[in-house]
Amino acid sequence: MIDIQLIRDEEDLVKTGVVNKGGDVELVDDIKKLDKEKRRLQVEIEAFQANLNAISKEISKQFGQKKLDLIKEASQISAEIEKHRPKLLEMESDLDSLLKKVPNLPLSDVIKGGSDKDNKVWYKKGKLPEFSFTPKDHVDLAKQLDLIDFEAAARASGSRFAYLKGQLTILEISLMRYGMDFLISKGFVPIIPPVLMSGQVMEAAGYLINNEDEIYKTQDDLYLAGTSEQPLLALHAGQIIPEENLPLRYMGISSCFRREAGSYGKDVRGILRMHQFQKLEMFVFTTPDKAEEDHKHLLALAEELMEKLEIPYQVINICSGDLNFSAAKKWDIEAWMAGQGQYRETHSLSNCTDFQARSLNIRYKRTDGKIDYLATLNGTAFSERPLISILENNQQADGSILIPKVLVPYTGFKVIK
RNA sequence: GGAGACGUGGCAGAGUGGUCGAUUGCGUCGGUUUCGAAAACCGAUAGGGGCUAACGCCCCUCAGAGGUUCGAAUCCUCUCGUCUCCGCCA
Repeated sequence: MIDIQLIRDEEDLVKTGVVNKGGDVELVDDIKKLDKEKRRLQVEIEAFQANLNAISKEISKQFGQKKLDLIKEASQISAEIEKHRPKLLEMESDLDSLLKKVPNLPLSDVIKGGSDKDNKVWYKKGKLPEFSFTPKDHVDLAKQLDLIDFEAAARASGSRFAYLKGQLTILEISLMRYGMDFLISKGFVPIIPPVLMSGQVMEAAGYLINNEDEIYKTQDDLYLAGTSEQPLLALHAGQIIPEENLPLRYMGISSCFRREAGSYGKDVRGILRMHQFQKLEMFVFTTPDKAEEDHKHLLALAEELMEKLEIPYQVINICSGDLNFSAAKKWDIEAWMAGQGQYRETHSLSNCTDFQARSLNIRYKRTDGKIDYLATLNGTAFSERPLISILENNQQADGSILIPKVLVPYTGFKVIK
């Protein structure tokens, strides 16, 4: 949630940010107006309340007729308050709903743009693999090596599901385990989070405003996590963390669930876009002034993981219009997938500043005693998508697939055949 | 799923209708003492919101939401959570 003080003090700045993110400035005007009215009423009611409190105190000291008179007077004031209170509550609730619709503002160095078409490739790393034959895509490779059963998954669960089988299952677990060990060595605390989340958490994470139909909801009003970013965010909900304990770095490993509504016909082939997948996610709570530094740190870690796997990739600067609701800045990593002959998104790293933390009241106590909201950052360590790159980039003429060297200690085999 | 107990400040733990936003202890911070430290002693120490140029003043919050009352941490209702016992289960 955005800071209402920012709308009061820096209206233009907020409006610019909202526009750049593809939002509606009217929202800001509505908030400003309602906020003013609300405060006027609040002052009025609080004056009554102060009077009532004073009289109530006096009542406890008085006796006889004087007491009865005061009680009568207090009743009248109380009635007066009751008359106005519903209006105030309504205004507060309306104001809150409006505020929740305001997206996080892009940082000043984010490229302005309307959609993903305006995203810019920042730089590329790694040498693209060359083949003496026409490389196959991971679906054909998987079929040939009996690594994925899409047909069975379709019968069991519908489209966009898969059974990973045999050596691919081992490779997938190895990838996660490798990522875990790497991040543990960088000071991240491993977490297996709950993957069913309350609406409050989903909303605070920023997934119920524009992305509601992306998320599975259960009959108990719990939502299936689309990423462990959501439960990790909630890990410190309502807490005040001493500054000396920061930053807090976590990695969540979980299944992730996405409805992929509106993506019909897009990326239907293979395991690129699934309703369910495993993901190892990095999540950082830090002070707002360190957020950009920590964001760079997350990118560096994600890149190092890809470099160790020897997967060529490019880093994308996400433009303002393509930012998530909660993100102030975002970078994607797109990995080379030789069978498809293109880079595809495998990682996404966002700086959410204090936007998510404000909604869940996650704060820190500064060394000078002041209390302020934390910044939150999230980024992919590994999802299942890098498996596609491994399969497609490392395929051999004989149809076998070489395991990246760093994973061999985990898989126990050097080649899938 | 059944039965019972309980949810108070960073923690422990008082408080059952009237200066209680809350006694006390621990912790934390500052000071005295000390060459320095410990101990001792003194003092400070919840969060949120509003008004004001400022000094300050006011309002709200004792799991959450309602209700009773002039007045609620305290009484009533519902919800959520924790613990114990039983049942079930990986």
